[in-house]
Amino acid sequence: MPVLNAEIAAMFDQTAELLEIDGANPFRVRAYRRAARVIDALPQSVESMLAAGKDLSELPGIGKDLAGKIAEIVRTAKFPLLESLKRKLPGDLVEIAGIPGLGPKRVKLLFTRARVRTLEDLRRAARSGRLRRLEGFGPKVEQNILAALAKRVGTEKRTKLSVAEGEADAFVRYLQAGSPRWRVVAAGSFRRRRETVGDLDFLVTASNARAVADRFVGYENVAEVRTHGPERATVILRSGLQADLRVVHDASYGAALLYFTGSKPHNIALRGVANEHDWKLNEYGLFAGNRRIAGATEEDVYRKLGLDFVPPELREDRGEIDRARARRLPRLITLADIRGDLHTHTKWTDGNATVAEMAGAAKARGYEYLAVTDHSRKVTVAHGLDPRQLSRQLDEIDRVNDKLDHFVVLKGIELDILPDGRLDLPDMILSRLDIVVAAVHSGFDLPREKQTARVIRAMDSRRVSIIAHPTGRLIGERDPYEIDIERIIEAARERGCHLELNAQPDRLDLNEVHARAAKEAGVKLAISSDAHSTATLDWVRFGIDQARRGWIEPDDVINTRPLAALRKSLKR
DNA sequence: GCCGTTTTCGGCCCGACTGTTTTCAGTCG
Repeated sequence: MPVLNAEIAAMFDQTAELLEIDGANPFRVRAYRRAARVIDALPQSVESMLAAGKDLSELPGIGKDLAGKIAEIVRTAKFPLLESLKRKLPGDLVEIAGIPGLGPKRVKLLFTRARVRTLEDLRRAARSGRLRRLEGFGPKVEQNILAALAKRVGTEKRTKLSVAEGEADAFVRYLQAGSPRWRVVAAGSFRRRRETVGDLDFLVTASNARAVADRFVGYENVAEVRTHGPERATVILRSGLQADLRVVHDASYGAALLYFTGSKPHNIALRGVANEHDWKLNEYGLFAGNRRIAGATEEDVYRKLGLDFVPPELREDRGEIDRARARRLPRLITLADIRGDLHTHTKWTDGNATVAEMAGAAKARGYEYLAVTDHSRKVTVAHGLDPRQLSRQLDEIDRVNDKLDHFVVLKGIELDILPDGRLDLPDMILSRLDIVVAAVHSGFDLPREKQTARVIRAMDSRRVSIIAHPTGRLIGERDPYEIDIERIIEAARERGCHLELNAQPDRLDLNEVHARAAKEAGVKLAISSDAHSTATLDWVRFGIDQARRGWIEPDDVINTRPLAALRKSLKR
């Protein structure tokens, strides 16, 4: 079994946690965390990089030592440092450190002075009232621990962006109603448009900070107030989502927005740039000594630091700072660049609108074309079409097109890829289509090698234009199936096949890292809604968010092209 | 443990809030 990047990243993260509890040099801890992050965001597996003779120490944050350790992990699937740390600090200490209010210092104390190893040990110790006598502990901390254990909080639970959006918009409206003079914005990973968010972060500018904080904790959907200061507060909403507030003055708006949008690694890197100039960057501004030299807008801060403005979606410390310095940031795709949708369903299978209705809605969005791609026969739960039914649908599409000006409905299918890689419909009918979107809908548990070969075999057919949702994941519900996405990208490049970035907020597949890998390999993407109704054509905007996070530019995407050019790129 | 247009040694982001203290450490974002 190959060692996956995510596994190495997890080992390094765990090592960082345990080193921290052990009291190691905090910068050594940070080095492991940074390396974990870098490896996790890599567009290629370290295994194949090593096989290609690449020097891993050229990666940012990875030096000679870590490069050697990674090579050893790939070779042996073992990491001796982590194993010895686990022997020294056994049990659930990493989980315990995840409990709010418990950090490395207190966990170490729990371990050495209260002999706490497992969550159960901790529960017993807290119940017995022993913990409050530990140095730095008290009745309040003890009580918080028991409450957290009872609710099992501390286990990371992330919320899909589409769900968080409803909560965030409502909260912003509520806060804004406090005063028209306040400037209210949702920042954090929500503003960076991550596919999931861990919490919501709100920034408000106001002259009277306390009034904002008081209004914040008074929101009707607040279930619990965690902290409540004059310019900062944290609450838990009834949905379980955590919400954080920061309040600053107008002069600090840009610096505070930067700070509160993150990501944390991006901010740390920015502060490092400030340090190079002997300046200091914090949430109140950029300072030379006591003098604020920027801070009212994000643009001011970036400019002063000698950087181009970095769009929030790129702020992950994945190379954007260097590119901003060199004035070579990508010109990211926007929703306005999209000229049509290449994956949609109608009443013919499991959609709930007619071909004409879908076409009308797409045209109303300003699109030039829409591909109708209903399911093929193998997908029986969706009433997939057989050749005869598909043929009748094509006739209907002709009739709809006859009535449309300056808009074309493309004839397509979401063609099922059978477990052995054959296609679900014969070439005879496929030859009558403008576009074939091929997808896996069953046999998710095939071994990696077979699954990869299956999809590549499907791409061997020149009829196949696009591979839909290439990893099959459903965010938070179903893991991607085992597939070697690197080889899929390579095979797509060789064959002139395209890959989908499915924009359903539950899918977002390809994800941002794979999308960037495809771009770098020269494989074009289709950003498609997979809409089953006219309203969900709107989902394409979540695909745009994900694409932007993957550094995708308009030229990387086939459905930014006018119809004639699109048709050309669909020919293989 | 990483890194370098002053550096291969000596730095490594910065501030608010809480609960514990009696001036501050720990935690968090």
